[in-house]
Amino acid sequence: MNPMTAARTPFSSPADRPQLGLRERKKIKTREAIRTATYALIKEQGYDATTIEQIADRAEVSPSTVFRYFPTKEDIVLTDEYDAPMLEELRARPAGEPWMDSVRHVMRMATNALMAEDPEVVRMRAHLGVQVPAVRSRMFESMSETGRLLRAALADRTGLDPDSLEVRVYAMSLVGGLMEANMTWAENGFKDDLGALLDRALDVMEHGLPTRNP
Amino acid sequence: MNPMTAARTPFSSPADRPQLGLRERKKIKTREAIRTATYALIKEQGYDATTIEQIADRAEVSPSTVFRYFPTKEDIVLTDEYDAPMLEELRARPAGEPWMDSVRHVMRMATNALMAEDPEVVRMRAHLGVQVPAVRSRMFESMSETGRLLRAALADRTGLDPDSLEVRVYAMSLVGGLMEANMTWAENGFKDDLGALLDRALDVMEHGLPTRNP
DNA sequence: CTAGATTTTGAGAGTTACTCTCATTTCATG
DNA sequence: CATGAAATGAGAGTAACTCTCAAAATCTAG
Repeated sequence: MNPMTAARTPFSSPADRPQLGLRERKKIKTREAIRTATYALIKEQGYDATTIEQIADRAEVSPSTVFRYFPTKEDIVLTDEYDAPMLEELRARPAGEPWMDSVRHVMRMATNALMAEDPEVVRMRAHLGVQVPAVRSRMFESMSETGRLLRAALADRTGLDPDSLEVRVYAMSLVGGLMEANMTWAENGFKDDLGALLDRALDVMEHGLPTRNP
Repeated sequence: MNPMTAARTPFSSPADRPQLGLRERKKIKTREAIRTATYALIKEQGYDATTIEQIADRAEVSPSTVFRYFPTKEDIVLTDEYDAPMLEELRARPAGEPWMDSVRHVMRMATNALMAEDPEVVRMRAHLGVQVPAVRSRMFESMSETGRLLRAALADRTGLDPDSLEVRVYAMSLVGGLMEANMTWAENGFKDDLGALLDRALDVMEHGLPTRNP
């Protein structure tokens, strides 16, 4: 019914998992049910008006179970398991390729995959990030985690220390910029192409502001 | 139980405050009392173990009053109103000065002022930002606000649209990088000079990573 | 200085996200 | 089918907020 399923692994993995036990399958179902219920309720009533109890009711589980699956309410909405595959993809890029080009390529792949899979959820998340402080906070938090992962990949490429200030700052300002592009997209009513925005964002971080003199 | 007498003659204070009414002065005192109590309790017990009730008790106000002065527990700790003066300072820089130099100058001034005034609080905040997710979230949030303010100043200088993607991304990646420098400082036990770290952070954002090829 | 208007405070009840514990149910396995 | 392990549900508990209303403190006129 509601095509809002977001629990799958982002970058198309083999669909047929051989005999997952009944238990495992049920867990996946429950997880999806909770998330689907949450999206639906938020769409109907907004984020704040939606309580865990309502979510539990609609997903036909107990509130306890909701908390067992998701540590916080925001996590039900966000839970980005995109980081790992993206990093993998990044590492798989040819070693000679300029760093920014690699990032660009991976970002493009990721957004294409996400938008193809479930554009509505992508939009809803960005929208909630703009409107709900708690969700935005959670996004910042995971942005910071992404930055941490990025450092390792970045250090591999450059030979620099992943914990050095330079690498840390670079990684963080990169993800920060990308997140801002995402927020801009949402704030402007999703009228632009997300991929193009991210591209422009990367341009800024690579070359500075358009009219700026070096 | 009011040991304060003399609602009159506020002229006796050293820096001559143009007569703030008793009401206003009390409010400032209350605000400070709450914050002082909070810092002390956190130092003694840690952030999570410190409840609003304890804070209220020690500050000798009611819990209601605490919430009246600070919307959230994290705000008691953070309350950064450095943004406005910093922006003012930034705007006051000569128009011809390269943008990055202006930022550098203002950052240096701000950190010097803060560290001179109360280094322990500066350190404690950074430390809490590293350790307590809720505080870190709040820091990200205010970082994002700073970014928003920065956009205006930036747009003034460059003639670009403050709401354009480019300006937004640039401002955000700038504050993101600076925040990461701050976190690095805290994570490394404050052993480095904060001003120097911020300087290096700005170098990265200006010139890219040290060994990177353009 | 006093009286009345205004602002600030405290007390208390209510909501909600989240935690912990324990008994019960559901699945896995020999 | 029996036994152990895992998942669930029920319920009590905590703490950060929110709202309301009456009491207290401060301000302002007269």
